[in-house]
Amino acid sequence: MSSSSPAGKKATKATIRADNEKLILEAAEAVFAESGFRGATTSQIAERAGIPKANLHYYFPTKKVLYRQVVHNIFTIWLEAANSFDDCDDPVSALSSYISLKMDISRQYPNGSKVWANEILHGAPVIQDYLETSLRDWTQSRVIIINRWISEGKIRPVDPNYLLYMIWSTTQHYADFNHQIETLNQHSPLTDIQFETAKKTVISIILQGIGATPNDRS
Amino acid sequence: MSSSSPAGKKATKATIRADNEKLILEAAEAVFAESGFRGATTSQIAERAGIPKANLHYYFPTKKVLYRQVVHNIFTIWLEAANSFDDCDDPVSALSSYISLKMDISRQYPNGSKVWANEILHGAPVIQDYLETSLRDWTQSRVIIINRWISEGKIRPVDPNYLLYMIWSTTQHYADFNHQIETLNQHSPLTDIQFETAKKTVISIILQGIGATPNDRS
DNA sequence: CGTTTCCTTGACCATATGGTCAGGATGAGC
DNA sequence: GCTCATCCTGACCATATGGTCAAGGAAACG
Repeated sequence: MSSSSPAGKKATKATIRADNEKLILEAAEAVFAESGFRGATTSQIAERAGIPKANLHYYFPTKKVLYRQVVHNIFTIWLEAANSFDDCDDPVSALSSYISLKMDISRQYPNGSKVWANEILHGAPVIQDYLETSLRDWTQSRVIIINRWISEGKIRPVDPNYLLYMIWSTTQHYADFNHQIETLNQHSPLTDIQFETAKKTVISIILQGIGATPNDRS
Repeated sequence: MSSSSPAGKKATKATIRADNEKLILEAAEAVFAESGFRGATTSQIAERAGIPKANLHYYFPTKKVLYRQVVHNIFTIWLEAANSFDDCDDPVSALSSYISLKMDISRQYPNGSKVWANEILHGAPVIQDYLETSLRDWTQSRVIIINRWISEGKIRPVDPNYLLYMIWSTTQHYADFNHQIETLNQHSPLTDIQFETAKKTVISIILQGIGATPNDRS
């Protein structure tokens, strides 16, 4: 059955567990993204993972535990990417690479972003703690950076929070509202070229919008 | 019981129906926003509307019919507001008022925006036709307007689609991700002043971002 | 009033779903 | 190859939920 590892890896106890958990988590991410927490059924997830429902419950005792794990994985990816913010002390490079990376993540992990959006939409019943700790900490530290840029005259004065919200919403839109974008794009996904154009458009509007273009007033 | 009209209106057949449908629709909008289509239960909606479940099903035979009605109402509000786009042929005024109005709607009807977001997130199973007709038509006509502004040199060249997505996502973020914003704002809703600041920030970044500030390069 | 039409609702049903369990299969260790 | 720990799964259960129904009110109307 599908529990055997697909490639040439032999089925040892260790790999069995790792493989199956991965299978289930991937299926769960897709199904949760498509149907939300309550909309998703454990049978659906199991079927998509190619295992019986009872086996799913062997690895993840409850639907909620599985969901939390999915959200956790997403949040990890998301936070790691956010570190590109710090790689550079110049607002143009820092924001460009941050926005670019967030757009790429939206494209590569649309399900993750959707699960996150769904969770916030419904009041974050499962991940409130993440909002209050990791997200808040991250946000506060970046607000400080942005404020420094302002006091150094590198960008014009804008409230950092609303700038961040703008970046988050715009970039994640390409994952969360992917279906709407595709529909408006003749029912086909954005091509690589279109996506690059979108990325450039977003970056240029935001950078120029905060007065951070390379040809500054300096 | 609560079916009697709250004010002094007497309970005639006509008002009974109107009142109850309104009660149910309001409750449904809130519950659908909070839990999504599948997450919402008709009992929940009925309870919130203050009527027995069987009575709800007397007015709306199925959950799906009720949901479609809710989405339809939202879409109507949303499209009407979009007309502010045309009130003016100057990009600065047109975009300012459009963004401002969309922000206000996000604040006044957060549930509507959430239901919409939820629906798109899950692939628009119920409202695909809206996307393909009304939304597409509206978008295409505004793309033409924006392109005209570009050819007239009123704004710098940006792809109109991605500009529109940016406006939609940024403004609706204040409804859809309201919970996250509140959490990051010391668990309290944005004050009127904060909201005005957010609005101004968004408008100024976008307008300056597309080179449409009043003090143009003219 | 009488009756007709519309409204209200407690009780009920079929189905779907999250989760359990007992017993069988399979790799690990010797 | 024997034993043990882990893995697998069909069958099962309790509960929740969308939706129905029949019988009882209340307004419309003459």
